[in-house]
Amino acid sequence: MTDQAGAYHHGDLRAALLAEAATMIAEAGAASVTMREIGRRLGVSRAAPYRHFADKTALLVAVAAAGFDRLKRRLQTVEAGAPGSSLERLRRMGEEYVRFALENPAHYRLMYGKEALTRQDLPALREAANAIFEQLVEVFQTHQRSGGIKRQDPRAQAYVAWSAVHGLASLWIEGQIHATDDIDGLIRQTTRTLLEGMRVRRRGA
Amino acid sequence: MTDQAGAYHHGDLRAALLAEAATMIAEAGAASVTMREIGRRLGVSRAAPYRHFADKTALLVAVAAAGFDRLKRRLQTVEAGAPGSSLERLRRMGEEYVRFALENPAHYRLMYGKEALTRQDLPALREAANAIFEQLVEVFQTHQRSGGIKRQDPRAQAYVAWSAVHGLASLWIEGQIHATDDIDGLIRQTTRTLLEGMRVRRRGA
DNA sequence: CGAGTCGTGTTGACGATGTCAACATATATT
DNA sequence: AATATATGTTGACATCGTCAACACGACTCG
Repeated sequence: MTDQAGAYHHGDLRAALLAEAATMIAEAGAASVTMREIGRRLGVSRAAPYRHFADKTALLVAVAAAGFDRLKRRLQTVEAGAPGSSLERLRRMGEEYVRFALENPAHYRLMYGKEALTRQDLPALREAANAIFEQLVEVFQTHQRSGGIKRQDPRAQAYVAWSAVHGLASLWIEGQIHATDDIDGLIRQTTRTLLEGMRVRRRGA
Repeated sequence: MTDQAGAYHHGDLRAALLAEAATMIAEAGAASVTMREIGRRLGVSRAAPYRHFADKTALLVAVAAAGFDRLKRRLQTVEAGAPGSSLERLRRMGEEYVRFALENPAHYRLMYGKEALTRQDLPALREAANAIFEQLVEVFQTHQRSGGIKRQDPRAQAYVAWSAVHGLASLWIEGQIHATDDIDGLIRQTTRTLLEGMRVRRRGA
């Protein structure tokens, strides 16, 4: 074995495969990732990747999982360090989620589009996505206690919020939201409407 | 030309292709649709479909467009004929949207997953989706006038609502919402939170 | 230091797929 | 009846994912 995991002939081909696949996805979508082409680009043969990933799906799943990790860290940063009130920070988490998706459309699509990944060992992916969800649940629990948010099942609240931001990101990525529209304003209005619908009120219906 | 469009050797192969493709999608997902397999099932050769559709993408686009038509009619039915107050009808439209998606998961995924359909002449699809959107915009305009809904840009409101229901459907279809959860309750809570966030209020912040 | 073992990469091959060109035939048109 | 057009078929090609067989480098153990 090697101390630096996987550095034989090529020099950490596994990492190179992950990086190159991510590049190809960003450039031309997940459908453009081909075992043969990725080999060509890295100067190895077509079968070389099979020494590091069981099949193409496994490679794509690993790339997608890395995307979830990046997204998770990004949300944590907002939660921890952004300025503004507590509820405002929650709202900004939603904004940041959508921004991540808009900045990495093809990667985001891969993360959620199980169609591209023929059903297989996707528990790893589901778990990666779930980690983000659990984090969101905790945030809602916190805000229920601090009084800004209605005391409902926080898991349900988290699903509702997740749905809204994921849906907005998804529709935009698929080109369903016309470019003439103000996407930043739309992100803002989405997160605001959500919060408005979940906030505790003193009076009125 | 024929009076009954396309009824030569086979007897309306075009319609048969659309129907069989839809069946295959429901059975095993869009990835299972193959020009050769669909030919086998219909008893024609592998190249026969090319007389009716330019390529595989064109066939899938047509199937997806048919899905949008079905969805649109279903929503119109709710809007026109459901019982309950005006705002309650709006909420039920959202519920019905999600239900359609849950009943036809693979088809719904095809309708929005442009990844499966290599970028090409998808204006037809976008337009089909847009027809539903425009319908939704009108509903919001109506409810703004009748007083239940905040007077904001109705297009933005429609996008927010669409995002929420599409996101919920999408997450469920991709298996991100745990089966132990009460999906019907979640649909309800999603539509309620949305409406709550958009409704006009007399007092309170 | 030498032999063997295992990790890593290569080439050859197979079946499946989308699609085109060339050909065949049925239907419509005149 | 003759011709044109719509429809369907077969052959072929490039590409793809993947496996088996082989080759080589690096580490281990004597």
